[in-house]
Amino acid sequence: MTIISDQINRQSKIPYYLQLYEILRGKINQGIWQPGDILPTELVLIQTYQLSRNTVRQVLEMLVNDGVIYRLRGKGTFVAHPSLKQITTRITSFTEDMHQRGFNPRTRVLESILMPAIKDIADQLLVEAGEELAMISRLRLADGEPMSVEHSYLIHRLCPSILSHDFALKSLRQILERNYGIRLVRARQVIRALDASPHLANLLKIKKNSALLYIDRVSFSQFGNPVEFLQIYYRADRYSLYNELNE
Amino acid sequence: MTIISDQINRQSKIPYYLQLYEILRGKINQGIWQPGDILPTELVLIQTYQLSRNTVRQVLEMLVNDGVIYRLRGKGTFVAHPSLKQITTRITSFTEDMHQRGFNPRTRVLESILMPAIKDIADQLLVEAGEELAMISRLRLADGEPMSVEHSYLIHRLCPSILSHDFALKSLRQILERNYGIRLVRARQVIRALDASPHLANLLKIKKNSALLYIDRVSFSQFGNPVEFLQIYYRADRYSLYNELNE
DNA sequence: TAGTGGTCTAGACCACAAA
DNA sequence: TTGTGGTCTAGACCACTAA
Repeated sequence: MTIISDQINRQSKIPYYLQLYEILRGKINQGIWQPGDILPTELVLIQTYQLSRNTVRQVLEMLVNDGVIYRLRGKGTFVAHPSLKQITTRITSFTEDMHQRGFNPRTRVLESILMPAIKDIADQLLVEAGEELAMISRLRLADGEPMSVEHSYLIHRLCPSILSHDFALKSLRQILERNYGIRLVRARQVIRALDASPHLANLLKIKKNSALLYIDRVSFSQFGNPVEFLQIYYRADRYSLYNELNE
Repeated sequence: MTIISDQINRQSKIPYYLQLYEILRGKINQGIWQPGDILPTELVLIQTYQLSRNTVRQVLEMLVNDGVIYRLRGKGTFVAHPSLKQITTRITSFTEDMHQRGFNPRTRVLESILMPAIKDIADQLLVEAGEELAMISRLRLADGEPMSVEHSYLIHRLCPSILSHDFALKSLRQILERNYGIRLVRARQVIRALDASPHLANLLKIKKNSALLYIDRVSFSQFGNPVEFLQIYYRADRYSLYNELNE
């Protein structure tokens, strides 16, 4: 648990607005302020933290841009509800994703083995071909029906003996964070369409050669290094991505 | 061609900062300021448009958030180069998209007709079923090979006699902006995988039933109302989407 | 009418880059 | 040293909401 002082440190070299941002953001992240809750008014924030209105407004503006609060003239400032818009730009677990989509998620582990990295995957993870990888293959179910097949490739050196965990119960992200101190904070992904191989079609209970939505993703830790290469094969009839565009 | 005055209208009800935003954004969109070009300094903008520093800074801050400019302390403010990261969150024309991907784009118009809206499309465009739509079907080529098929449905009432234009030469967005004063500033899209119908497979020169990446998109004008419903069928072997995720 | 957020101004001091 | 953008303040007036 990160402890953040609840006042502005006037000695610090960190600008006031960043300090206030961390304070307010912390209260929202930690759930002290829940979605729908009303925030203190500008005037109260000004008095509480002894800052000018412009500085307070600068911070609130940042939080609006983050999408974590919204403001209504004459009414007040409120904690936003996590929105659909974030779906394709935030790293979400399968479980969270399915809950947002109104499905009941379940996982069956198909395989979990150690293997040497083939060149393609080694390149994505910035390691030498042949480096030892932990590979976990999972069938993902939504409301009992197959939704996707996932292949995870982890650099085993960074998370030794990770295969001893039960991936049907705990999410890979949780295990990495709690047992190895690795947080996946950034990722790059590519989205394609693919024809299902007979093997995948069989697992997903669809006709072979029918279309799949395919995503491959490289995830990076808080230290900036690649940790996981993930391939996801989604049933095209059950899964789609939504996003919003701007000028 | 939309004419934007190059000064602030003090009589207008539109806030000064939005007027200045439109002015600066216009110069960048129209290519008057090119990527890498240096913008006028804050002081010059203050004098040119007779605004306070805070107001000018508010606008520059918006443009930074849009990713269209970047600022370096002590050096100046510059027009940003379009980045890969923006690909899936910015509305781009086919032409621009292909240039970014290193292809030479071409377009063949397959069909352009007036038709009544069927219910599905009417719902997306927030009009009554039966409302007259202009439908334009185009085959998109990249380096001479088929890349995608696009079906555009426009609310004809908003852009009467639009079908008299040549869509192989000018982009739909340009025509809407220059001839009807409609700018597409926001869009919602859904990304799926689909099996190619025999007709689409034939147009795209692929085997029937092979996978397509499919996008449907509703675009909104600067007034907030839906204008276009677009369906794009991409060849899966030639097209993929890239994006970045955060915690 | 009182309280909220939205827009706008004038001015100050600071940190960084380049000459 | 000059000019750039970064941070911060104090105060003004306006528009919208709710009582």
